[in-house]
Amino acid sequence: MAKERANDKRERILEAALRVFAERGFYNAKVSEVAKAAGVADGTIYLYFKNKDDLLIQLFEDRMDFLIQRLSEELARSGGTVVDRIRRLILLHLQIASIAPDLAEFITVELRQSSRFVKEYDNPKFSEYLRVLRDLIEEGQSNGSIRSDLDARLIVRTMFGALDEMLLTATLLSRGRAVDYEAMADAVSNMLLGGIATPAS
Amino acid sequence: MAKERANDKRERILEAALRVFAERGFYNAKVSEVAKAAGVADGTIYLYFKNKDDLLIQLFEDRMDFLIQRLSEELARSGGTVVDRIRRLILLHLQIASIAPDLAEFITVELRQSSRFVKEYDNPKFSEYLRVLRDLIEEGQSNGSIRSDLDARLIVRTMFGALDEMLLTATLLSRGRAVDYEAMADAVSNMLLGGIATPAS
DNA sequence: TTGACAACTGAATCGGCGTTCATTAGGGAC
DNA sequence: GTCCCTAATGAACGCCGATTCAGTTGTCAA
Repeated sequence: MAKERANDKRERILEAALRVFAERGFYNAKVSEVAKAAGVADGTIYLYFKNKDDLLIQLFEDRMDFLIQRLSEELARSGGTVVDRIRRLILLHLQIASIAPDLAEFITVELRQSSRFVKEYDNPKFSEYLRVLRDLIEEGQSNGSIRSDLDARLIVRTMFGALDEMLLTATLLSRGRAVDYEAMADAVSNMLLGGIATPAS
Repeated sequence: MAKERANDKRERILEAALRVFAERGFYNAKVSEVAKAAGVADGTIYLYFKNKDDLLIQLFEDRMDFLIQRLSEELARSGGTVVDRIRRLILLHLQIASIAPDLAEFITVELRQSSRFVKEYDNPKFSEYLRVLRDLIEEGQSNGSIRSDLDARLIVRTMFGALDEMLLTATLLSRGRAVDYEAMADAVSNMLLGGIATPAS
């Protein structure tokens, strides 16, 4: 039971941290706030995490694992052409705002910071997430459905930037009104796949 | 002279703050570090800025003004078609990494944070920067050179996200090696204008 | 020369918060 | 019932850094 309860508590702390960090930002959040939100004593947090930075990193890795898992599974499940799967990936990314708003906020706002200023941490999970997209792009370049005159890494970076910004926008929008993620994903997909210029006549 | 010296000092503090914030991040930077970098006493900073947050905001607005100015002027100067000007805008954005690396780092990393957590600040300068791009897109949609089946705001957001991410990448790259901004801008432009899918046969 | 004023200084203050650790609670073994 | 061990507690500690302000410097006017 010790083990079970322990995992329970660790997860409760992570959940609380996500809520608090999303709400107030990592640097403005107090450890005591996370403790209160998790329903544990301040000191308890230090039984599961080395310090506040460590809490941030473990939270990040844990949640990224979840997202990577979800993305891989859904893409594998859905199948279809490379383009179909790219469209699906875009939808799945934007839907983070819907299935886990706090996570969306956390990722879009804290990601750059955390990878830059929490020392000795070069963010392997983030690379892993990008890798899923990269594999897709390269597959498309191999079979001719994706342009080969563009470097795959450049495509991935550019697309990720676009998706991340749209996720941020979606997160902010979803505070007020219902968002049609399918429509938004379709629009973004059409734009990234087809470009913004009108086809040369 | 009071006025002249004052502006001098204010600008020196802003320059120092930019360097220090870019290097260590806003929350990890100490006011005393900014003071030392500017060659003034700690207290002097409070003669020009209400507090540390205010320093961040004023720095942001000041530098954004510079970027908006630069962008508008260069676009007006260069002329050409809408597509030409979009290509130029993309190059100009990426070149921030070259002409002002600290500024590039500051903007790419701190922008989201600052707009979110420094309360009572909804970031009008950022909107102004986006507006330059938006005007261009709408002009293109009017004259038929840009697709009209996509919402201009969506295009702008998506493009900004892509550019911002590429600017971040360029900034990190430029630490080590020389970067060919023209080539990078061409690639990003080709991708955004033409899309990543191969033209339907 | 002196007085007044503004600009500037930087050591001292003071509040906040991350972290610790002496203490308590719980629960299994015997 | 008693012992023991682990998990948990939360008040107290100590540090750090933003901000203040009493004092200094420099400048101009009279």
